[in-house]
Amino acid sequence: MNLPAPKTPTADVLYERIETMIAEGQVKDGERLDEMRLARDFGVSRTPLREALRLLSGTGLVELIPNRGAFVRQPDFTRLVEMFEVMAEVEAWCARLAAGRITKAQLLLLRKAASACEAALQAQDYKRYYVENATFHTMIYEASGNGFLAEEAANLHRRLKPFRQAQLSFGDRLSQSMIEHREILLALEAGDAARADAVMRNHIRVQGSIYEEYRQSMSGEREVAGQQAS
Amino acid sequence: MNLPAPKTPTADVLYERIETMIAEGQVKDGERLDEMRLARDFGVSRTPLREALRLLSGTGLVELIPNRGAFVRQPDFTRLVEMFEVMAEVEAWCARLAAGRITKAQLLLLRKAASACEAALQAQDYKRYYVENATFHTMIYEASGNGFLAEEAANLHRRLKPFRQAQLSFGDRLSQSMIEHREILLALEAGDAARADAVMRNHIRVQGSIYEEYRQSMSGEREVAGQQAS
DNA sequence: TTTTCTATTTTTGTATACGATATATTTGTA
DNA sequence: TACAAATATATCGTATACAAAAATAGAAAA
Repeated sequence: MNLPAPKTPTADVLYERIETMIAEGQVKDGERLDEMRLARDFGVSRTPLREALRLLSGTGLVELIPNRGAFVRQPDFTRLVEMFEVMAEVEAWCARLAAGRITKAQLLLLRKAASACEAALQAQDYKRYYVENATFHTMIYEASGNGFLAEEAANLHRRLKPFRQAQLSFGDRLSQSMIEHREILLALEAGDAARADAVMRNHIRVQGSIYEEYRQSMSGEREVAGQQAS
Repeated sequence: MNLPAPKTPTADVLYERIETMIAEGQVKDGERLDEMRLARDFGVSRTPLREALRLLSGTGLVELIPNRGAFVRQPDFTRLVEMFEVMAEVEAWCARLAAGRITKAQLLLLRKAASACEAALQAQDYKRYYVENATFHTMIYEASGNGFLAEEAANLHRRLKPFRQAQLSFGDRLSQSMIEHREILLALEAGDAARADAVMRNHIRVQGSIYEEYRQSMSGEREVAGQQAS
């Protein structure tokens, strides 16, 4: 391949590492992220670390208080459900739009992506599955015909990644996921906007509830406050 | 007031200034933003400037290419329409949810905000109008009962700000806007989700088309390519 | 004249250093 | 003993400095 040297910027690497730390609960909610300490641990200087923290503040995972520092904003159950609810609505909208606008060529590629997902699943290659699944969804975002929406949807998808990964190895959710992919594909081929919307909405929503199950299953170690939503 | 020293971080100030530069077309699409040159012009060092550029890359206004620099991503007409279309959908969803969940107390505050908008308009204080209008909309986001959605909506609102401001002094769009605010308020009071959705959707959509008019009116100086969306 | 390789220059990425601000501790007084 | 003020310490924000990568220009060869 023509990958002489990917050269991922340090700040981006740090972004993902800290994101994972927060998602996995290695740092508690409200905890202050010590710049110097983290810089030492990661073996980098404060400069790229600060850039990563600023990036994280953009996605709401940390709060940056001027002259005070960076504080972890660990999403509680309520917030996680809210996040997946938004993702479900956005994906459903994309699917609805795509049903009326998707091209033959895009449909062909989408079918390929769906097959690739199934292949990865049969090979039990979860890492590859995740990539292929992302491709499948991204294609639907793009088929919506609204480039800005597609970007935002992809962004949201990326931000939810750490919270979605936790459920990958959970039950046979994945085989069910495959069936849903096929259903979405059929709805888009038929140009059935309402059906595409409904199936996609359910497809995403379930991810949220599964996550909740998962979290509850691994002992209620860290009790989460659960601020009122309404 | 208790503003001893707001102490806004330099990076955030730079973010807004560059955002404005892009919105006002002071920098052309695809143009490279020279770090050292900008740092000199703004009278700051490269460090906070780089943080601002990273922030801008998060909102899609600039593209950061590793070891190459920051390049302006000037939204074309198509993209602007797409952005307002997404905003309309999001706001409409908020309104729809709010219709079923808004509390008496929130309704009271919303009425106040609407009145404050009208007062600012009558005083021809457009700056104040903008603030009050933002308050009105933010309250509806929060009334949706989904905190994450509210944050995302507020974020989007903020990102669209530079492109919305251009139309402030345009025609008597504002008095029409007031009427729509009242209609939204009525729909929420009545708990009429469908109506709240429809009115809000139109309320935002119009902003997008007005913008387009505005841009077209000020001579087609900078011809915009208009990449195909679908 | 065109092409390719190399050397120079420019610019990005990262580290370090210094000044400013907030927090913690200590001391003095009521 | 409790509370307030002042000092001390730690951390953040910004500037500067250095190293690595890419763009550019020039020279040599086809």
